[in-house]
Amino acid sequence: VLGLFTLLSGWAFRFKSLEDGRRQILNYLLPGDLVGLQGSVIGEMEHSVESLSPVVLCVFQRDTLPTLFENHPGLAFDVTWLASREERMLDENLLSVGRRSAMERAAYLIAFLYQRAEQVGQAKASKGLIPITQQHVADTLGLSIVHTNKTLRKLAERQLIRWHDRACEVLDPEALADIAGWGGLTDRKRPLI
Amino acid sequence: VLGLFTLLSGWAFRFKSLEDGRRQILNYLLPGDLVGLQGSVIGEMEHSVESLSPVVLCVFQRDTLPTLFENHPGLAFDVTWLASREERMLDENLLSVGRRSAMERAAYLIAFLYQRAEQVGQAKASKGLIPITQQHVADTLGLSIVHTNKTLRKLAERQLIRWHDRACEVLDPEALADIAGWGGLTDRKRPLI
DNA sequence: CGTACACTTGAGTAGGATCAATTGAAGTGG
DNA sequence: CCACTTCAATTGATCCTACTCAAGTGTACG
Repeated sequence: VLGLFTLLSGWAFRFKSLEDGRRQILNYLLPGDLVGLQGSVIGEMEHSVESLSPVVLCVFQRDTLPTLFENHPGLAFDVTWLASREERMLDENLLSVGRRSAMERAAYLIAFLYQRAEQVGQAKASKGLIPITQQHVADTLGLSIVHTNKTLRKLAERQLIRWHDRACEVLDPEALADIAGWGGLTDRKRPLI
Repeated sequence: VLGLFTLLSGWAFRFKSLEDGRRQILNYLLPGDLVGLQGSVIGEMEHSVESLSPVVLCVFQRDTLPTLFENHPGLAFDVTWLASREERMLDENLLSVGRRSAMERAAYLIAFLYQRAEQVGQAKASKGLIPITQQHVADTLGLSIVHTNKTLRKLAERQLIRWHDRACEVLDPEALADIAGWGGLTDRKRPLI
């Protein structure tokens, strides 16, 4: 059981695997996101976390959480706010994997990550590049690598993205969100922990 | 923006839909579960809720939440605990939809709902029946109704379930969990709100 | 009775999986 | 500096899981 962190800079993701190795990426973590809340609240972590780029963390004390709720109700509320926001992102992701076509899913994922990176100002830091491999995309969308590659290729042919080594350059985020039939992120304000 | 509830009895579910009507069920709500946390924390509900059976709710006051965090840190912690547990269930669901086969998914869903019903003692109340239609199963698993029906039929032929009108009788929960390669629910203790 | 809705079942199709092989960039060790 | 491995991306061919279309059964209800 690891502790509770805040991600200060860099990219990471949460995932779960089946016995035979099939992997599902659950969500991505960007600066400002909380990591390991489950572990701290439930006492057991049922997923794994991996980073996509060099990462800086802010580590909370092990037993901080109950204390935090006692002494800093405002902060405790913010923690819950962040957890709630993460759940909404999971919701949208589940909708995507369950009901969108391969093309829609890919477009949604990239548009989504682009908007998130933009929100946290990471866009400049990474020059508009999303630091993931096609294997990550496949494991996020619930598709095979081969089909993922063919789908991304089509997006590239339409000049919506350009694929680099281990990174995706987003050329037309609006068109992508459009393909996915996705309204975009809503929240502007958020607590800074 | 609806308020915050606790489900006292009955079954319900959360879902999201795409413009053209494609629907994805996100998770199921059983007695003891919190409904509408997103709405209360974020101020905006991005999903819908529907009930599967007559339901009894315990309604919280509209602006209770910040107050709750101020004055009842223990309860606030429990709310966060419940939210965190819901997220773990979403995680497993996403793994299912993304990476399990139709048969595995169906087996997982039924074994999961059975265990949850058992945990809250709902099992007796509904006589071991899960009150859902095959359409619900399809929308949970991200499959078509036709294929869902054929898959459930196979489970029935194997004597693992029996399908009734708008309800599923679970005959062999262990075998189902086994097919899905699922370890089962872990938590025994939980806060009662 | 007629309509509506849940569940079934068969036939044909298609989106995505699997298999197999190639290219290219990036290390790594001799 | 150059063979050698490794891993990401790519592409073609074939297969199969799950989708769509289309009917039909059974039960509940007005």
